[in-house]
Amino acid sequence: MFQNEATQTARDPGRAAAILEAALRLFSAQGYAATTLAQIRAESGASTGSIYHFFKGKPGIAYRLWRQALGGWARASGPISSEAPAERAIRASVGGLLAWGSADPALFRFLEEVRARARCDPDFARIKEELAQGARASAGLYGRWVAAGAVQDLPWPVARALMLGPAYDWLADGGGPADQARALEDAAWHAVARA
Amino acid sequence: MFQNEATQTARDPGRAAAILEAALRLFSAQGYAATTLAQIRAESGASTGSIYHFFKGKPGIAYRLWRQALGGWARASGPISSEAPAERAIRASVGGLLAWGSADPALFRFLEEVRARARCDPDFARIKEELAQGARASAGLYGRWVAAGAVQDLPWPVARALMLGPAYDWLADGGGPADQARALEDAAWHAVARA
DNA sequence: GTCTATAGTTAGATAGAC
DNA sequence: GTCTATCTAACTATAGAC
Repeated sequence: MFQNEATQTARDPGRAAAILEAALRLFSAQGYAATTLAQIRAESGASTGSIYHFFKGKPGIAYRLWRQALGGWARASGPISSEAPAERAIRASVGGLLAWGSADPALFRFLEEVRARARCDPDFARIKEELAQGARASAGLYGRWVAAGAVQDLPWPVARALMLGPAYDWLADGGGPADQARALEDAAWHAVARA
Repeated sequence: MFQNEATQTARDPGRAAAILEAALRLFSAQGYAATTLAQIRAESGASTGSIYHFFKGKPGIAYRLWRQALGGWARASGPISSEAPAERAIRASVGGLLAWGSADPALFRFLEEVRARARCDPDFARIKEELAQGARASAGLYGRWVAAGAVQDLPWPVARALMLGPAYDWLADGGGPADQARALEDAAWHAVARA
């Protein structure tokens, strides 16, 4: 307030968002490493200066998009209490991934790439940490379901692979109709459910 | 023959292979796009000239590594006749992937990246074609199993996701002990087997 | 077959005007 | 907050001696 309109020539409503959208289009089409700031500039209409004003370079853009992706998945999964029964939680999580990934394939593809490259790319150091934290939390939750006798006693890497592996693979391949997604959600539950 | 030793100062036994090995180490650690020829030069000890003598730049190296990967997987799966029973073929294929991927994690990680980026990266145009060909062949084979009543009547993308998705996910996460691999092979078969 | 040298581009990042 | 101009570094690929 008390600010002259002339001193604030153009405003951000759109600028930062446009940069994110342009970057996502490029990341999902060519991959993160192969995308240059020059391309983001051209695709978004923003200038170098604006990009560095809003983000800490390419890694900063990637981090924000990654948070967007996690948020989208979580929203599509709905609220999952940590005391929810195993079947409800697993179906919500896998179903949420399938629904969100189908609705926003570009962001899903970016999530996939980040997951693969976070292991080593220093640009993703912070993401790597948060990813490991999430994995520990999930493993703990699964362990409690095992103790409660709700699911098979599988090592977490195996359980995770059985539940999420097919969904990731199907989405990475381009997804498909909703009934296929439903079949994958069913399969995810039955793969770990107590026989 | 009839060739003076002096005219052939040093020989390839090692040169081309060293380049491939160095490139694979770097690709699997940093990703294809993030790896530069300068790094391959330093890691392999070869010079720019040698690299371009044996390969058509970075894409040429990638293609050769990709063929190596397919060969390794196929060898680990053993001979699979197209008339083999569904269970035998599926167990061999998935088990082969798990065994080979566990034994050569770097090459597996590279295979994963190629699969993800072949869709768009022009460097992988040839790989993309051959990948599509392989997918058509697999889908046809699965269709014959369906007709024979050996497996569930699932769309190929779903069947593929159920059989290979968990294996890919587990290997991408770093793999694990052999009994976990065996559990995944079992699950792959039961996920598509006729109930 | 292997090398060095270098051409020709393009990368990410900063400075400073407006 | 947005821009242009520019720096420095690094890239891929080729040329040509040995």
